[in-house]
Amino acid sequence: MKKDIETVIKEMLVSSIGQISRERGISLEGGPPVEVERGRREGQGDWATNAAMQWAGAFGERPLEMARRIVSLLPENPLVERVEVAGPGFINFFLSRSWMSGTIEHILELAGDYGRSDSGGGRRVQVEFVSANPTGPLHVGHGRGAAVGDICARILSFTGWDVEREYYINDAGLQMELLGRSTQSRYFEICGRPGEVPFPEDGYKGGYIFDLARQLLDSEGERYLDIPPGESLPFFTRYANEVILEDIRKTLENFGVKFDVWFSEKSLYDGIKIPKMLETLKKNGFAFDADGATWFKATAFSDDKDRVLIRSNGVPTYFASDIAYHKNKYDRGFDMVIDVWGADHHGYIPRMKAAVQALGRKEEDLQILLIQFVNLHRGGQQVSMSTRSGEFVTLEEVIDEVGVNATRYFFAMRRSDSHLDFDLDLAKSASTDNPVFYVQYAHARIHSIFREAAARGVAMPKPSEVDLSLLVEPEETSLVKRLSAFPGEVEKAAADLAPHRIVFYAYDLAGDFHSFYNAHRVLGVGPELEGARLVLSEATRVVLANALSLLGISAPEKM
RNA sequence: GCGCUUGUAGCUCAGUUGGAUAGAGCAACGGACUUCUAAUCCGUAGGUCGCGGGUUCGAAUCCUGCCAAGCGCGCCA
Repeated sequence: MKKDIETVIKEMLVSSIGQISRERGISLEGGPPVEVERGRREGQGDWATNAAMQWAGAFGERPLEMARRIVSLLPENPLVERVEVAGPGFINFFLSRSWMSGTIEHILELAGDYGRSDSGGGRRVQVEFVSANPTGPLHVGHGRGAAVGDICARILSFTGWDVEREYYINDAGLQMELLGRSTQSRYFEICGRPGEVPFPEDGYKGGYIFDLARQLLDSEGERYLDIPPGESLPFFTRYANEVILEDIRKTLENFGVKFDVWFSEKSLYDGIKIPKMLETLKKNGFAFDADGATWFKATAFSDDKDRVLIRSNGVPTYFASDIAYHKNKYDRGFDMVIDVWGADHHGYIPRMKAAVQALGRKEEDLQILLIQFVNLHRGGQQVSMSTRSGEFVTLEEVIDEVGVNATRYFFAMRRSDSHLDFDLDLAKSASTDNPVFYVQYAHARIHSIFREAAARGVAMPKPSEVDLSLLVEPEETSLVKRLSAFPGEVEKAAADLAPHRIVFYAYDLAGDFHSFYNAHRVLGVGPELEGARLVLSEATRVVLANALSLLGISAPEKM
């Protein structure tokens, strides 16, 4: 297909409206743009436009008259079967069989690249996500961020962006020390000398700290008992940090998420990055000294308070290192930076956006995606979790229980900024109700048809060898229309950073195929129709596989 | 107190750069397997789009005031 149908219809409209404007001597300058959208329901066409209503005013016409006039001047096009005026002045376009055939051929020609675009234009984008403190295993909330971040990265890459995935390791500061002291305390406890190193008040109480201490005891023996705790603390901190981070890395890889860069917060405190950042802010006029501290003039932008960068005791705040981190991101040449955060950090957005602007970037160069909380359900009951007490369900446990595919699907199935109820029983059930299986099953069913065809000695025909105009049943046309919508859905998902759109699309497409499958047979309906339906099935399989691949979910041939 | 987010069918949610009769799934009810996987399909029923005003030819969508839920308002990270 040379030009997508949306463009074709727009050009027809522009041609028609242009002719009217020449007749009337009215300029088109500054008028509303001509937009077309997919018909929403049966009888309202495959595509529709409200252009007549938009333009009626400029031409001093009533919308309905305007619509009729536009239609009468539309150029002929073989892809468009007929055009109707409806409602208050909508113009509905009904597409022809030759458009349907062209769509199927186009899909099979592009195969794995169908839906791919170059709208990103090769611009560089960084997606930073998960970035959990290496103080314990990932829990389900991190899992949702991991799934959403990774799928966004896949979608952006598919739409022509040059994507890098990054994990920011918060390995500096108080939390790490707390982790070290917690581990150290448990070590002494296990060695039969409890209380010698008191457990810190806000320490990490999870059982995994005991595991760490036990591993240490196995590999190092009791020799740290004889070293003053203050001296051995850095060892405990480093050990716990490394082991936990490695555990996180493995979990994520197991989940299908691979990072290009693991960025250490510690590396920001090299004595130069923060001063350089301050220099930049001062040069731009957004940093000042007051009350013995150094401040960021966040109120110059849309934040409601100025923020401290360097405390009066000379220690930089977390915010200062975060600005230095973001400056570093832009210095690395990214055109756009996406931060995936837990929704509880939303109050931090104004100051971060302000900082980015103070560094001389545009506000939209930083996109922040908020991930709302996840509620786990089992047996109709909510699973209670509390990070503080160490009672939480880890991502690893969920993956073990329901599998990678269902876990990714469930995490991505809702808009990321809305609360998510994750039903563990449903996610692992191999039943009607489980949407993951529903989608995968459609893919497997198609393969099943192909297996049966092969057994009967029927080969998959080339699209050019079959008469696709035989596909006239309503279930067939619905299916083709859905297939044709895929590239547009991908674009929208990329523009809105909205993975759930792909989930919904895949589900709807699977539904269209199941309906088709139940209403009609593919094999044994005569060689001509059989060939056409095999080709349609293959096109469906391709698009299902592409959608699932964007979600990082497998497309099984058999279930 | 201020701010951010959310509020759509009994439940879980789509749909919001303003468009035509507001859509799915689950749950409920009634149907469809001697034929390519019934992990499926078809049908019925289910709604003051939180409430009230406003803008518009047209509002779930935009503005405004309330109500409710969650979260955030440190020289913490």
